[in-house]
Amino acid sequence: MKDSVDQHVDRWSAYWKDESSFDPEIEGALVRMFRIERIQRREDVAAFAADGDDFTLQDYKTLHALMVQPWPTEATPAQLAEVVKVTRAAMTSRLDRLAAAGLVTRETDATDRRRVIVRPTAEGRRMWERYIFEGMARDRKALSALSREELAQLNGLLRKVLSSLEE
Amino acid sequence: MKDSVDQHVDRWSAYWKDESSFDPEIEGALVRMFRIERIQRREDVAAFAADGDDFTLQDYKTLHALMVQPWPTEATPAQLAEVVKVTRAAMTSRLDRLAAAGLVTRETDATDRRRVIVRPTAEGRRMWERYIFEGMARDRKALSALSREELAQLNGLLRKVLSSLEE
DNA sequence: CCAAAGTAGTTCAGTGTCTAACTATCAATC
DNA sequence: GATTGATAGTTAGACACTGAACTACTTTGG
Repeated sequence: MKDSVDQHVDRWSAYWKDESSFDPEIEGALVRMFRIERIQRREDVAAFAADGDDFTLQDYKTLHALMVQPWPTEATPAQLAEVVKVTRAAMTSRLDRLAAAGLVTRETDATDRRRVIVRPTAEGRRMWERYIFEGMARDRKALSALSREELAQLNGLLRKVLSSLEE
Repeated sequence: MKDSVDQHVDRWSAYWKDESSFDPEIEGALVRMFRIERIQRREDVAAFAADGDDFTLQDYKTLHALMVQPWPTEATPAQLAEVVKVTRAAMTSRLDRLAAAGLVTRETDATDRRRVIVRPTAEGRRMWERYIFEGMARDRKALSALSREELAQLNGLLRKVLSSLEE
């Protein structure tokens, strides 16, 4: 079995045949992860764009970061920014839209009036639930080529890589 | 051995304990790939930002797409856009900068005057060579936690996933 | 208890991308 | 051989992000 990265790597292996720095397995693994991610992301974006509402993947991810919070489901903008890895400035504008759409509320903390507490509205919770199952279905489909055993193996390898990077 | 995704997945497994749609191995694998990619990309961006020149990761990727072309090293904007997966509009502005920096030339094709042929200058080639080895070193470091055998295994699994997605 | 330093959130200017419109050129058909 | 329709590249307007400045508030230390 071959994929598009095999061609890419073959060409480069020939090009760098006298160059020990180039490692086909390294290049291959990283490029494959990159392409899998990109395909997946495009499908996610498309799934949100398809529905006529103005609800985007970013909106979903922001809302998701909020729903992820332990009980009671609430967080400050800074915490949400940290979770989704954007700047606080970006989070401000994301929350503007979510609040305008009536999906979250912003309330200044009584004990520390610099802080803002963000909470999902009932409609926000509904919106999140509406999309999370579709997302899980897309994820399952993306990896459907692997058996249970292969999936476990893949996770083992990726865990090894990620934990070394996270030190 | 544990990584940050294990915590994430454990929490969600508990949350969705009665929900068969959630699969920890699926979620784990995709989130891990995503995080590895993100860490890697940040390091790449940082590596280019560190050098005082105005040469960015995008500039590099555009130049790389050009250098990838078979002999004679040249391409149209549309071809480059296809390779790096951005719109032609985005490629226009990328090439504007590269041309302004003297790294590529733009020449209209004599036989079809709608077309533009992009070629690297001598300085463009130098610039590309200067950075490609550093990039390969970063890649190698990113996956240094894996043995040769594990690396081959990882590629096998990723190839399976990607080739199913590319059908 | 007041000045200085720190912190949370927002606003602002700059950058890069996208979609959609536009210009120029080529190809096809009657 | 003129019109109609495709194609290559660019330009224009909108949007989301970043880093840095700014505002409002709290904490710390003399």
